[in-house]
Amino acid sequence: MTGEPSGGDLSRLRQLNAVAVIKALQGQGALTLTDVARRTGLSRASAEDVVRELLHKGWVAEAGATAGGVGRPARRYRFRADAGRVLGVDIGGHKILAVLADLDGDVQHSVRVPVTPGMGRLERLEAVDRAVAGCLEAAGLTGADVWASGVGTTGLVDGAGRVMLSEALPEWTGVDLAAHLRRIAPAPVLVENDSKLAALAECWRGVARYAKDMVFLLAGLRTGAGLVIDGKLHRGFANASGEIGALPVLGWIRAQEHLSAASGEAGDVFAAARAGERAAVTAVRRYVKDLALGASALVLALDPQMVVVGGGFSRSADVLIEPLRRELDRWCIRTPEVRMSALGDEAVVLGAVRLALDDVEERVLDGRGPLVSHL
Amino acid sequence: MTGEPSGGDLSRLRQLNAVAVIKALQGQGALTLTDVARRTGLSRASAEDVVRELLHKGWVAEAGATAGGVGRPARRYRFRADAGRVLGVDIGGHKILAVLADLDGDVQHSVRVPVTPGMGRLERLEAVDRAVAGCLEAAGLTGADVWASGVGTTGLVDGAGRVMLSEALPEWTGVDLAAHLRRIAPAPVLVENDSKLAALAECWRGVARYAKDMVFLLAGLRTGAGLVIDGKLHRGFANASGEIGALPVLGWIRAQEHLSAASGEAGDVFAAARAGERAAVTAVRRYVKDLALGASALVLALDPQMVVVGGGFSRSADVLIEPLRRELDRWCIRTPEVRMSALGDEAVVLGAVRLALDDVEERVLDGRGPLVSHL
DNA sequence: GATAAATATCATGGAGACCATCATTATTCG
DNA sequence: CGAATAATGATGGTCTCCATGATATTTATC
Repeated sequence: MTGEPSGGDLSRLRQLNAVAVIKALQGQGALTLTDVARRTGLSRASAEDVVRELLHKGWVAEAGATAGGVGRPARRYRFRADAGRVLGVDIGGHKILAVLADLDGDVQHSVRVPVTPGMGRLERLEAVDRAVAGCLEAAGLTGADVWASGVGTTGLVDGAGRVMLSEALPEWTGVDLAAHLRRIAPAPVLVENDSKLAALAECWRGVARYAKDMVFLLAGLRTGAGLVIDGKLHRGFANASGEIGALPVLGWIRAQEHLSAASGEAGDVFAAARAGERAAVTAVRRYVKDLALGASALVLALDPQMVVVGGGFSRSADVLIEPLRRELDRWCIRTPEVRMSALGDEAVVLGAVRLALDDVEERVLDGRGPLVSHL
Repeated sequence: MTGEPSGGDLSRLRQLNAVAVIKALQGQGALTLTDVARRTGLSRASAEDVVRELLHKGWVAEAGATAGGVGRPARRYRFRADAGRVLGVDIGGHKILAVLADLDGDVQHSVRVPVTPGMGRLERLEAVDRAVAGCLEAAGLTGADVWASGVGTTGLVDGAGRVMLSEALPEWTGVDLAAHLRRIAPAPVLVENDSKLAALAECWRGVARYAKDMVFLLAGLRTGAGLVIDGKLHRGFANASGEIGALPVLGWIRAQEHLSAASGEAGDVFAAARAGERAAVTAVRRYVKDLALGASALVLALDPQMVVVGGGFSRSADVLIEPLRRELDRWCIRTPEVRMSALGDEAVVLGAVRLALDDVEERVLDGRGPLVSHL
């Protein structure tokens, strides 16, 4: 039932405690040894021991001592987020966004390359190369300095990092993104669907930070969903979770049609609706009804704590959120909190970073991984 | 993101290894120390140490030595499944089923008390009492010997073990089942929705034994669902997952109506259909169409490895399964394996047992719990 | 039946990791 | 400058695991 708890060696215990110390330091700025001990539950002596080892291995650095208080000032230690770098890439219809982030997940450099939905495979891949190369160059690094890469793209992705099916982008089905990225940066490459990554990002740094179960709705020219269940991204058996749009009665297929029918330019039906224009108001109402139908199916299935709406249309929160909430209320047994994405345009790429960081952390925990740094 | 890995004490390491040894022994009959060492990854010396401790605490007993082979015959040890007992109860419309199981989850005694859907609260609870008392009596035990109880019932259940909403049973909303059961057996009581428990049971001892993501369909006079995600029962934020039936377009509300419309007695439309009777065949076809619609929503949302069909109608697998598979194929991107439940009538109560065992194991792992047995 | 081979158990010692405790050191406060 | 405060550093102890070798018990073979 539950995976093997394994147990094991003494050294495993040390590993566990080392990870606990790192997690305690991460994001907390700098801590004294006493702080570390309290947060990890270790004794002060052991905390010191672990920190010394991490210091030696390059995971931790000394920060300025405490000042002000009475008594001997304590040394402080911080996680060396700059010990390694991960790459995040969002490959969309209109833009390629590549970022280089440190081990805290803070973005150091980012390059955006505009593309068009009609672009072919080679052209698009070439744009990816440029974006990534731009990041590396700005940081004065090479591909070899990257510890892991995360990539987000539209369409279904298989476990090995190939695009299995993409309707939105031409010539995109069958691209082996993992292999392509590995040519630039030889570290492990994780490829994932963009809605799923946006969901991950919202749970990490967005409005769903404290939700364990969350449904992310991608509302834009495409409609999609990403699920976080029990704090983890839910992929499904063949990485095809959240594809509720395939069921016609749930409305996602026809949802956008209401909008494009209302105005030639799909662009600003929302603005028109906001201004009170009759046809636009109707179109938006119908769109929301259809969006809510599929969303209700997800909510009823999973009973999440929160629904987060992202994607291009999330800029029009004022005319979307309240009606959506009302529609959900109509169908759901318990309507979850409904929130607008806080990450906007960068949700996918942040999710890609998180994916890469997860991979790094897993390897650290295993004891393998690129620890034993260049010291 | 990931829950605290905590790390911790030396004694925690021993706990971990003790649990590993117990898991190795459980279900495996009897093992020699060398076997235990190999399975847990511990050294033989340590394995011996752990086993000695478990022996002393009453978790493990010596079994007959090996015979036949060359060399000194090894002692063999087995998990003492009889060291404790858990209770499982299924409270349904037509029957109350109570079982007493050992720590391996093997049922020792079971008592079935017929009830009617129309029965009031007190009468039903009284039937529960009789079923449970019957089990305990047959085993020559008292409520104090029970380490944990699991209870399954229709309707929504809150975290504290109260029924929050039940449409099928009269006067059932608001019953505090946990409190009621605790009066009989003072150990912890876990209460859960019956579809969810059936799902759990199928993943444990049913046809979904090796599936990590699974959707269970309860097909009977009521229609319901239970989800197992990543090997764990998915409850949702307010324990209301799987309630896809609330969405009218997904057909579960009207599904059974087709059947009851076809024959006065809802009972054997399936038999009639099997015999080729025109009206019945149509009714079943419509029923399956509606069932499949809601099921497709779940499958598309989660992309599970397997769909398991249980509930009263699962006896009519021959006229259900194939059409259901075809309908799913029509809507789903990737149609999962579709299987009929192997546990039938006892799925819910087995799930209840599993729930109780999970609780026991958790407490064992924590080191609290009723270990240090009566030795 | 005695001996060899095989295998399990038991005993000893060592290493790693954690903890408690106390002496030492560096500050601030009065 | 001394007292109070709080961190650091050092010592010794305990727990757990592991490797290794001595001892025990059985089967196979001569």
